[in-house]
Amino acid sequence: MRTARRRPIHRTMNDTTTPAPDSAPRYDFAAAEPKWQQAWADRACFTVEDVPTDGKPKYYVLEMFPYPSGKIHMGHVRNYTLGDVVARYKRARGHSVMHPMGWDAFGLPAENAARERGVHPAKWTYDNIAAMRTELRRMGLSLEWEREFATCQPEYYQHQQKLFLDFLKAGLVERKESWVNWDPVDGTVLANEQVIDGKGWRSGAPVEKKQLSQWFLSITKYAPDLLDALDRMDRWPERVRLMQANWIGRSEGAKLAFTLADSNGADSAETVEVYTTRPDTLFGMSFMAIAPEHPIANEVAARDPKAAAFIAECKSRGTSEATIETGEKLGYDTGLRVKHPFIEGATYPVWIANFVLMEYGTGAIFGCPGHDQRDMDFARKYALDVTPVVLPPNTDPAAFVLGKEAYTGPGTAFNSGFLDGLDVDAAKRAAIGKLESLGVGKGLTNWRLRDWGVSRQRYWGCPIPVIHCDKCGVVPVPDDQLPVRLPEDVTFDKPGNPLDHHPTWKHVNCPACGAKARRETDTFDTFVDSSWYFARYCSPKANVPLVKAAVDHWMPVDQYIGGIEHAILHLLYSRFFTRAMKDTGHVSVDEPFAGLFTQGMVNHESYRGTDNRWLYPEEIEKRPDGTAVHRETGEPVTVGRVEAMSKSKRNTIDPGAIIARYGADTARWFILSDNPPERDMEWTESGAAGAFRFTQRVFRLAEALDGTRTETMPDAFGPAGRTMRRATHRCIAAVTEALDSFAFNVAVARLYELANAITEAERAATEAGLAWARREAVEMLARLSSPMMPHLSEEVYARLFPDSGHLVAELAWPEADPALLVAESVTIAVQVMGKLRGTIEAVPNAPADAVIAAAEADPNVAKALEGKRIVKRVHVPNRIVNFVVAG
RNA sequence: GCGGGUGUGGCGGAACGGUAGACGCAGAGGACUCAAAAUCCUCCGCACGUGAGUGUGUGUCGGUUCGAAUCCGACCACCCGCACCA
Repeated sequence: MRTARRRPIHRTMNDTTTPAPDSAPRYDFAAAEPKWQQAWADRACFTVEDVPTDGKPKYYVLEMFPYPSGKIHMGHVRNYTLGDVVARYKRARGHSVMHPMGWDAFGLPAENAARERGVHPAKWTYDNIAAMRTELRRMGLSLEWEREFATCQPEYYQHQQKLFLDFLKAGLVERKESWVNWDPVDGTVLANEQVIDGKGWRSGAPVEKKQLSQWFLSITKYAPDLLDALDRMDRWPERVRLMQANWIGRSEGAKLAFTLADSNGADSAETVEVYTTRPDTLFGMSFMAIAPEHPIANEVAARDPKAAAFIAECKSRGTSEATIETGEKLGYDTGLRVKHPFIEGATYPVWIANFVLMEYGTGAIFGCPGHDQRDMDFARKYALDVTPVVLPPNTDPAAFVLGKEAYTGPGTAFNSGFLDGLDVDAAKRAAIGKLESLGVGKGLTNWRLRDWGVSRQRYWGCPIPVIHCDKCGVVPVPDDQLPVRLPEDVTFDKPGNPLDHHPTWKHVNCPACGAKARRETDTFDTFVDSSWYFARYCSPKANVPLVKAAVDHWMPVDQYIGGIEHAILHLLYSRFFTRAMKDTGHVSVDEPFAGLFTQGMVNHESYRGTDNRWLYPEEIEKRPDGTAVHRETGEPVTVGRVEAMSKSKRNTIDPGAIIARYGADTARWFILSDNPPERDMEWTESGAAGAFRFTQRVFRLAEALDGTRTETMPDAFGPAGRTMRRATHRCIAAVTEALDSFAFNVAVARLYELANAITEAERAATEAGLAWARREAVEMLARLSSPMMPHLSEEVYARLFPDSGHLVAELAWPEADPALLVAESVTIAVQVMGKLRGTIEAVPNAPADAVIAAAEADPNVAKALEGKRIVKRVHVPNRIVNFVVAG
């Protein structure tokens, strides 16, 4: 258990307050920022214990940990600034705040660097981490670096291997064959997003569909709970919950078996299973369609070359964009026929169809063109029967004809035997009942969610801790042999997985029988690494995956912050993993993230030169008329769209350069002030410069107090002092409210208002107590802005209270004096028929009679009322008077 | 196609059903300065008016209400997600 050691605050005021030359800024952020970062570290302001005993309510703030690409980008700055505001604010509000940081350090870019530049993935990764850690430290984030880890460290991934083995024991892991995207040149499986136009994103080779034995985590076992729990996650964005619900994809229907008729029309032994959500439309069936990968399709292909050719064509067209965009439906009649479950003697053709997916349902459907658009398209193309069986409300059955549009709305069954007259829902139930009594089918809830394939044929990932033995099959690596470490001496000179090529690594003896055996050479999908890191932070040094007392104290994460791009995979995998960890006794919670906030992107204008090449923002110069020229050549520059910062468009801003020029506080302040954090923001030079001006202005407001020091609060204040104090305390209340609701841009606006009010007070004539009121205002300006601009806040506070002995980071959040939140007088709007005709001043909560009388007396109001009869007088206390008139 | 979201000045945006445009950016004018920078002050939705003020205005059209950016209905535009899911 670590304890926080307290050391004195460094006081080096003279370093930063030496008058600079007139033209230079007087607040020297370059000196102040490292100084305060050191002070926070020295006094361990952000350190908490794994199992705290301080009795404070816990608050776990987490931003999605970064991939160590080597440099932070503005998206990181936004993400970590948002998290830091929450962390610092909650800390000040009396919470014990855990705010850790680490690295999502396994992944393909490290291997690419190894192939392209010959640098070892580990070196590349650790160098990048060192560089990014330095940059993050410069931001002044209230992070507890003591908890830092990288997922590529054996100290981390050994516990992941242990968790996997526990899952294996608990029956949450399966090894099964599955279809994968195979890159024949790189010799590896590709994720769907790595397949572009049917070709491998690196090799450019056409991707093949291949069946491979892979490890799967049984996320589908939790599908109902993962779906149901979404309803209770009221601190998650609605759209993320919707996206997950769609992804999980629950549907209700029936599974039923069709009997194949042999060539004589008699029953054969074979059946074909079908899943449908519309069992009520069975009487409208006109064909059956099966996926090209369906076993029956294979059987047909074995004896029918044309069928084989058709299937081959489907597979090659596969996911190609042309097929998806045109949506053209293609089919091949196998000559087989199936019998209808309800209609004696009726049989239907079996087609192989490109629009039927093997991955969904059973890979076979019954076609009802009347009430399914895809089936309709197919039927019209191949001239198959169309029989309507659902009659829309208030429609004459004789007049109801279907053209090219299927009818999918509500109605009553007709042409449907025993279902006739029932509405759609009742007909579904009746049809399912009948299928069940006939023993050919049953009601079934189907899920779109698939089990999670975690095998990757790559080096730079966590080894899957199993051994393949010819005699014993798959044998888990015993606990005492963990971790299964990655070998360091690997080469990347040939395609495929370096672990597989390694001369010795995979050759081991079977832990069960001692015979020669092989290590699993696949590594985990990196989404596994990020599916439990948030729990590991609770006890990052423990020699077991998770220390129960620590995770039970800190989990769930109270506020998780990151990009919307992880709305489905990372967040869903983490929700699953947490449930699996609970079922294997590692944690006590189901849900890892109680609150989720998804931030918007950081955008920037893009620029093109005369030769149409993209230009970096620092290569161009803006002119007053809004046009731009090349800084060196003077040639005109086309100002393009404002869009997501990307290297290819060169519209990136380097956070390091911004911090060097303006300081971290300026970067943080601008990023918070621009707009609400969930929306995309635009980084602008003028906005950043504006934020910088404000940091200087705050410092000047504090400087201007020099020589006005008074220790005790005066008994009475003059009018300017009272105005100042009310502004201060209104600001406390408003900023508090804004921070509570993630309205950081509003909090910033309220602080600008306070600064403006202080400037006004500076101009007021000297009066008793005004100096004290100004000091109070500047103090609050500093303290209220501390979550956003922590360094400047400390600097100003230290200037005001050189002997306080504590840091703003250690102070409790200010409280507004309720007495000062009540205005001395209120402005009441006066309307006539809802139109504003004037305003009157009144004491708060003045009696209605007096207010209405004063309103009527207002000259402009009187003019508007002239010659009219007042029908009604509406009075909303302290807000508005409205006269309703006639005539 | 299905689902979701968003429309407010030149721009980002603010606004418990109660004075629309807080605050910032950009712009205009002024003070200080030999000058510039920095800083400070004033103005800044649109139209008419010297002005007081009047009219108009939150995507469009309606509705509810004493009063609508806000609530309801229809439509338009844009953005995002998913997509042959049976």
